[in-house]
Amino acid sequence: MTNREILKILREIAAFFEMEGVSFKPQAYEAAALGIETYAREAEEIYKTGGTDALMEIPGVGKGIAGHIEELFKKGSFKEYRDFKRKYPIDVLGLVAIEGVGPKMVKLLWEKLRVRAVNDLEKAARAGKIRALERFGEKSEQKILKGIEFLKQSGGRQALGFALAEIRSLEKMIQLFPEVARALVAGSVRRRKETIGDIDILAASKRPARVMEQFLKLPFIAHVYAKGTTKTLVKLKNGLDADLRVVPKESWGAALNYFTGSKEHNIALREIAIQKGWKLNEYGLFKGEKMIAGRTEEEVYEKLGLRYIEPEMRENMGEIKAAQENKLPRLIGYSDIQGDLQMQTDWTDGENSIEEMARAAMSAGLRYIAITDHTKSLAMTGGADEKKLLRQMEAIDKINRKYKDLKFKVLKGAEVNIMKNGTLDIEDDVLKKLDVAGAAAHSHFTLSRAEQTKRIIRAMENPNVDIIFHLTTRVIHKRGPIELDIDEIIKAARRTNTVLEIDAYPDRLDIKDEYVRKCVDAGVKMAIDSDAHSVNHFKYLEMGIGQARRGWATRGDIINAHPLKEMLKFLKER
DNA sequence: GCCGTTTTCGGCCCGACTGTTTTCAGTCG
Repeated sequence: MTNREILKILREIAAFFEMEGVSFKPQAYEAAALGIETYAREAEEIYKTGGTDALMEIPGVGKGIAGHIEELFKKGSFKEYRDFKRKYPIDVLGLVAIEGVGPKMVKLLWEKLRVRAVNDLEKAARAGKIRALERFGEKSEQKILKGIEFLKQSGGRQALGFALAEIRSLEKMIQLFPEVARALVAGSVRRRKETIGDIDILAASKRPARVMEQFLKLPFIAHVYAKGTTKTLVKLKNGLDADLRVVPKESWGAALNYFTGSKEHNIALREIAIQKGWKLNEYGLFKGEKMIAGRTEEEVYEKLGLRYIEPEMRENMGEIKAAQENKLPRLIGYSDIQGDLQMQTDWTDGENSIEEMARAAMSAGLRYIAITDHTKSLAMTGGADEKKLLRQMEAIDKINRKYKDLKFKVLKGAEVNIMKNGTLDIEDDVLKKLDVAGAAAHSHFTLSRAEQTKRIIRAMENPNVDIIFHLTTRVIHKRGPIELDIDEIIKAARRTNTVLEIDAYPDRLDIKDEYVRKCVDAGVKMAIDSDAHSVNHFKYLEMGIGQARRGWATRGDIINAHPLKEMLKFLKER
């Protein structure tokens, strides 16, 4: 049984306990589910070697839940879960995924209307049966239908990189409101998560009611869920929900901290406050009635005895301890990238010529790029064979001669295809001539974990391969990652000095933050590339930098955050 | 049910808004 299946069952149990009004157990099961979700290894694997003791190493998993998981491995189920399922034969997770529907409502819907799943609920709502229930009305019924509609059309989340430009223009508009002293988008956008479910906007103002009025007049707004004097929740025309909160200027820092999250990070901060006998909320840090910090985020962290923690690190994944011990890394900066090592041109499936890409990269502030068109086994892209690659090298030489006074360099590269058995589709004597040889898998996504791991490691062992592009091949909202033993991959990368790419394209972001952190810890170098297929895609490098920062990477960890000479020297000597 | 520089019991984050309520439970972030 996979981690994914286990955490789904744990989440179900949490919801069942909540339906029954049991205290604390819901949070305990939720915490265990989160622990498994973020655990790097498969629980079944560690159970095989270390039993329930090993399972209890997972954060949030104690004796009780470890026992349940053991039964899941042995029998596929356990008693409490079976009892709940018998009592409530319903799709509780599907139902609570609807905006505004929680466990208590699910219980009522089941008991009164025999609602088992989302389509039952939709039918009941359309038939006007919801409004007849006690404590429900016509509005609740409409709200449920809208929630179902949204869930259907968007799956609830969007890739941040695709929405970021729009979010920034919304932020700018609010900043320009005359009554607004400061405004910033907080939440998962500020933490640069891969995908976002909503936009949390924070504004400081003396006249919150006026700000809300102005906000509701903005052209982006499709629907208003809730409006108050300090908090308004709307749906934007782009399908995202936006939440605007207005606070007094004195509370700006505390509020920004609170609304940036993550929830887990905030809880940990509040616990530190409690230990000191204080209270932390979105209005400030309080000692009794007296506010002792909150004007700036820096002030809040300082008062709590912490160094300032960058938003991308706020996940309660060790950053608080590091901040206490003054051991936070100095993260790579958003303007540190000097070159881009993966892009495609009209030689294969890109939209623009080599020269157009070079010019666009220059305007994006880059000093060098590598042209990495696909290779021959990707026939549908017009992938290059050895001859075509050699021709492209000549074309690149020509462009470099043309631009030699501009201190900008186009490197010769390729996105060489990794075959099923881990060999490459380009001969070694041609690979040797490239400045940057990236290798990537584009097929055979369903190989077993062992085969897939062996395949990628074999590609890394080719001394001509510099970088593995988009290691896990996942596409957000489209397909999951290939099965890999990531620890073995990182070991092999370390041994062969192979660079692992952080592909910055918004629905790839591959490798993910958790793996970035493993690379940082193991001393494996990475490259942040746009994977641009058009001159408009260089802007996505920012998403890759965000991903690197979420994985605690410093400038030293990223080879293309260095000048060309240094970067090439690294590739040559590796 | 989990957890521990207030350790093996007694805690477990905190506040805003909605709807349908004459005082608050439920949901969300």
